[in-house]
Amino acid sequence: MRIGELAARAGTTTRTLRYYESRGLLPARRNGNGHRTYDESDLRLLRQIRTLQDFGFGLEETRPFVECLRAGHPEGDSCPASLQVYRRKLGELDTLIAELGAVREQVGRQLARAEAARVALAADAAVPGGPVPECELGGGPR
Amino acid sequence: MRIGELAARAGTTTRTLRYYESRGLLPARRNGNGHRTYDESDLRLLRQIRTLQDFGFGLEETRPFVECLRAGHPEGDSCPASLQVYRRKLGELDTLIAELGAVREQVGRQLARAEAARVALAADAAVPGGPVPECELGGGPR
DNA sequence: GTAGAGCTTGACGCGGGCGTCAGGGCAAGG
DNA sequence: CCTTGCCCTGACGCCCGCGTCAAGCTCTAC
Repeated sequence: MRIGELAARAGTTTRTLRYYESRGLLPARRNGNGHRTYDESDLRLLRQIRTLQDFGFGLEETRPFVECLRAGHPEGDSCPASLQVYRRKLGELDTLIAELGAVREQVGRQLARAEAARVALAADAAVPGGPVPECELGGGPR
Repeated sequence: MRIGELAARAGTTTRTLRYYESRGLLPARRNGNGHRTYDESDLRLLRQIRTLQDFGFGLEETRPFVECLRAGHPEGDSCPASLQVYRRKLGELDTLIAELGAVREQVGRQLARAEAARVALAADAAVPGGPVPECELGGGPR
């Protein structure tokens, strides 16, 4: 099959396939015209790459999986190098999720604090003297 | 104070300050030499920007906070526009964390499955006939 | 005078994964 | 013959927050 068909069947683009080839991930045979030719096994490799990409793996991180499949193994993760990538990724994910959780908490606290301050200001304005000049920057107090 | 001192006091670089100025975020006065001149209030703005950057806010997202401070408010998040940014960011963080958690779970399952398969293969190899040829790709089974 | 530190603007590089345009080829169908 | 559709290579663009180099100016100290 030619590049357009493979791209369509994998839900990607010809540009992407040429890019993968340029990175040495998915080399292609050529027919007489110089056109790239692919077969079903290439589709499998490509699907493996795409799945991992969807998981947020970098292209280089998919390489062990691809090479594992190309070596004849039934799954891309049948090889130790692939498992290593899994483990590394798990660690990165855990770290990242923890960091994002901490940031989320911080931002949540800031928001709560700032909202409380605004309420306090409003109460001040309602009680003692004149209303405090409100911030005019975008949005308004709703 | 001049750009180098401000950068040092904020723990950043002169390049970064010039970049912020080019984005209109932190404009600077000039003295006779054409050198940029800053004061303490600029340091406050800069610290606000840096704090938000460390939280993963984009530069544009820090703008409401900076303008809020410049408008004379005591905190960068004293204005509704800033609160909106907080809320939006919280939503983005929640979404992202949830997505990453889902990916983490997927990857974890894949890893468990692949490891189980390898163990099964090893057991097969130990029992019936000859050992199955091991995958030679990097790392080894540890 | 001269060396050095610090300042100026301008412009390119980077990382990742492509999108998109430019310019051209080849085969089939009307 | 000409169009249509698919293919080819090469190269620039994008996003973002700067790093880094180039070439030149100013001010201070010795």
